[in-house]
Amino acid sequence: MTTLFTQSTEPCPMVDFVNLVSGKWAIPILYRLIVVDDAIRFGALQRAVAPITQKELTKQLRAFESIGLVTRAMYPEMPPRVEYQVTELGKTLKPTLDSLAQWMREHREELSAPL
Amino acid sequence: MTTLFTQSTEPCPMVDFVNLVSGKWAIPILYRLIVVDDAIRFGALQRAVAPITQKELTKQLRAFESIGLVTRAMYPEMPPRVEYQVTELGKTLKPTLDSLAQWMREHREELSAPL
DNA sequence: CGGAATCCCTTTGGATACTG
DNA sequence: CAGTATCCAAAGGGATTCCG
Repeated sequence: MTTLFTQSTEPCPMVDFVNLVSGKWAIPILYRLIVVDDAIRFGALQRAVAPITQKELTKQLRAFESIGLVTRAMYPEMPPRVEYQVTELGKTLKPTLDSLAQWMREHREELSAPL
Repeated sequence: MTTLFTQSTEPCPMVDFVNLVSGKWAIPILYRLIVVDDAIRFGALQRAVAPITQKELTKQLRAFESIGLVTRAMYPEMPPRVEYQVTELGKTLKPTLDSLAQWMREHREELSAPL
């Protein structure tokens, strides 16, 4: 028998996930980095996830960096070069996101209207 | 060789997906309906996805209904009873969302700060 | 080149009150 | 019970400008 003070419910994984990767471009960016599976320059990434703005791309990358999903490498050259790369932790999301992408491709037609 | 007019890039599945199930509560609601795998009353669903507001729950359910992921059944009784249930199409998302939930549970600790 | 900063409009979503 | 309607604050996010 549980008491009033027993916390039997774990935090909802889905709520946590949404809080983790929120924002219109979060998943597209992360998945792109995962698929590329190599260091990629800021500019190249922006073109790959077009038409994202610099501001949004920067914000999301900072967020991913702060939780350990992405690394950032700055090369103090002229002109400056900055490369981003998914971490090993980030790569563990690959099967899940592959599945998501595949689902979307398979059911795009089937879904009523919106797309 | 592609020309300037050849559209070789398919629409990004991830962008489509995010547009499809956007919003703070979308995935938690849908996953709950999938896990329950049965008709569930509005009130019960709200309690299950607490602390969501009536307004948000209604909005999301309408959205899911409109794209064919969820069905709505109204019973004109007193008091009114309305039941929601995931469709067969919605159920096809189960493996993917299971994977997502599992990933979150496995890596909750590992992720820096935010949670 | 890769931002940071600013401006500003749009969207989201919480709280509350009301209704059939 | 299951909404709908309203109000309002906060967040999202695009466009633009400036900078090392």
